[in-house]
Amino acid sequence: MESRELRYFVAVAEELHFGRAAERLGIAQPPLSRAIQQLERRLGVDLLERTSRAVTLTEAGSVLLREGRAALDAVEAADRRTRRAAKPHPGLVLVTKAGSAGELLARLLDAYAADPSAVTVDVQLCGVGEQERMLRDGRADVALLHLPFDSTLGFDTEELHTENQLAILPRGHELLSRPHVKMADVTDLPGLPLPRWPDRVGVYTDGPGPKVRDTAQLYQLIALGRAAAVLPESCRTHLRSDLAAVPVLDAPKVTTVIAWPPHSRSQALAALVRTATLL
Amino acid sequence: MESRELRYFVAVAEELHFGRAAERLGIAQPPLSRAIQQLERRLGVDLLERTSRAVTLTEAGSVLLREGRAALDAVEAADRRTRRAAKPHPGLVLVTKAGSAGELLARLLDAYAADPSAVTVDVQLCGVGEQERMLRDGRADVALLHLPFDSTLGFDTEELHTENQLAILPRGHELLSRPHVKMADVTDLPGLPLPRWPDRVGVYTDGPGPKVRDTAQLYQLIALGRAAAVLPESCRTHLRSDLAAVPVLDAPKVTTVIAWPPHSRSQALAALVRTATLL
DNA sequence: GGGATCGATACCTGTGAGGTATCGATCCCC
DNA sequence: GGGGATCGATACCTCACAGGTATCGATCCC
Repeated sequence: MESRELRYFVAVAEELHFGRAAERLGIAQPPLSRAIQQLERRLGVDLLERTSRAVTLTEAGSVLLREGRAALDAVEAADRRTRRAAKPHPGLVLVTKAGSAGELLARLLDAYAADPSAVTVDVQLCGVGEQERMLRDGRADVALLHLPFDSTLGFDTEELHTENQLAILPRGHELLSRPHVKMADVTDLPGLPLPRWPDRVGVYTDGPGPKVRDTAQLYQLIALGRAAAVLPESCRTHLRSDLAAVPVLDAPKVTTVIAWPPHSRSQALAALVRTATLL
Repeated sequence: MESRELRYFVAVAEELHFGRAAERLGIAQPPLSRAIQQLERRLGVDLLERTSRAVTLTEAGSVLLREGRAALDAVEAADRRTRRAAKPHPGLVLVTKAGSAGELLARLLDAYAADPSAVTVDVQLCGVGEQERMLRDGRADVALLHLPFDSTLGFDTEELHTENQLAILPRGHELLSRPHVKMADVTDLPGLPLPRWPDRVGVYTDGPGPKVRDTAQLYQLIALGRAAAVLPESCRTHLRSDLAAVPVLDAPKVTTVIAWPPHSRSQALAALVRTATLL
C-alpha cells in the first residue's frame, strides 16, 4: 500500500464526498475515484458504500481510516524528524497547552539550560488536544500533558507534578468567603455555567455553557460574570486581578506529565526528560 | 514522502549495500540508486555517505531509518487490519512467547470464551522480542508480554500477574537441597552458565553461556548439565521430570501484562482485555 | 419531467519508475 | 604497480500509470 493511496482514502473518508476530497487534494475527481477503486481492488475489500447521493464508510473502511491516519502521521513524522536531524543545531521542540504549566515549564527550561549538553528548546503552544497529534506527526519531540484531560496513549511518560484544582470566580463572589468548596457547589451556579472546550477535532459538545478556545477568553468571561471554571492551582500565579479562586476539595487531581514518542533515541531528549524528573 | 521511497531507503540502510538492497527489493540497482538520490534531493538532506567501497548512514539517515521502520510498520498494519476487518468473522490474534504464560493464557481463553460476545482468538506463538513487532505491524491485535524482559513502549497495557523466579537446575544438583537461593548463587555456577537469548534482531550478546532460541533447547541443555537458568515460577507446571527448581529470593519479579496498540477501538479487544483484568 | 448533483466511465497525455549497458573510482593482490 | 574485481553513478530507453477533460448514468428535488 502506498502512502499516496492512504492520503486519498483518508481525504474521501473524512469528506464523504469525492468532489470535495479531490479539491482538498488538489486533483480532479475522476482520478480520485479510480485510485479508491484500485485500492479496494488491491485490498480485496469494500471500503465505501456509494450511491449517487451519499458516500458512507463500511466497517473495514472505518478501520482503514483510523489506521491510515496513524500511518500517515508516522510517515509525516519520519519526514519532519529527518529534516530536523539534518539541521546544524537540531534542538528540541516542546509543546504544551497555552496558559498551563507555566511555572513548571519555566523551572524545567531553566534547569535544562544549566545542563552543559543542553540544546535549544523551541516552545510551541497549541490548542486543546493538539499536543498528541504534534508528537505523533513529528512537529514536536516532547510535550507537557495534563491528566486526566489529555491522553497519553502510545507515548512514554514520566509524571512530574500533581496538583489540586481551584474554582475560578469573579472577585467578590459569595463562594469566595468559604475556605473550600465542592464540585457540586460550582457545577450549577446560577448564571455562572462552566465553559465548554472543543474536542480534538475542534467540535464543541452540546449543552449549556459558553464556548471557549483559550484561557484568555475564559478569564474574560469569568470577569464579566458569565462563567465559572475549575482549573489547576498553578493558574494562581498568573490569575488576573479581577478574578479570585477557592480550592475545590473533590475535583480530580491534575497530573502534569512529560511525554515523548516511544521510539525516540535522541540524547538531547533523554537529558531533558532526566532534568524534568529531577525537578 | 511515499512509502515506496521509505521501503527503498530502509532496505539500503539495513544492507548498507545498494546491490544487495536492490536484490532484496526485487529491482535493479540503478533505479534504486536514483530513488535514494531523489529522496535525498526532495528532503534536502544527505542520508548516506557513499564511497565506491562502503556505504554508511549519516546522523539524519539513522533518524530516517528508525522513523521509517515505524512508519512502514504502521502502513503495513493499516493494510493487514483492514483486510482482517473485512473478513466475515474477524476474530482476534493474540501473540505470546512460546513456553511462557501457559497457565494464565489457558485461564484467559477459557474465561473469554464464556463471554457471549466472544470472537475466535487465534493464538500465535513467536520468538523472543518478536511480539512488539507483530503488534506494531498488524499481524497481532493483542499480546501477553513479560516485564522486565519485553518492552511495552508505545502500547496500552494492563498488569495481569506478578510472580517470583526460580532457578532451574539438573535434578540432583546440590543447590536444590536449599529452601531458596540468591542470584549470586546461580550466576557463577561452575560448568552451569546462564544461557544467552537473542535480542530483537536475532543477535546474541558476546560473552559466556550457550546460545538458546527457545525453552526446549534450554531445558535440554540444563538436563545435560551444560547450563542453568532463572525462569518465572509458572514454568513449574510444565517442567521436564529431569529438571528441578528452587526459588531465587532476589531475582526481579516477572510481571505478565496484556498489551495492545493504543488506537485500537475494537469491541472484541476491549472485551478480551476486560476479561483478562478480572481473572 | 426537467434540472441539479455526484460518482463512474472513456479516452488521452506526460511523467517517472524501472530496465540494460556502461562508466569511473577504489581496493586487492600477485 | 598494473590487472582484475567490486560497487555506486550515469546515460539512455520504454512502458505503466497518475492525472487531465469530456461525458455518461443514476438519483433526488422542485
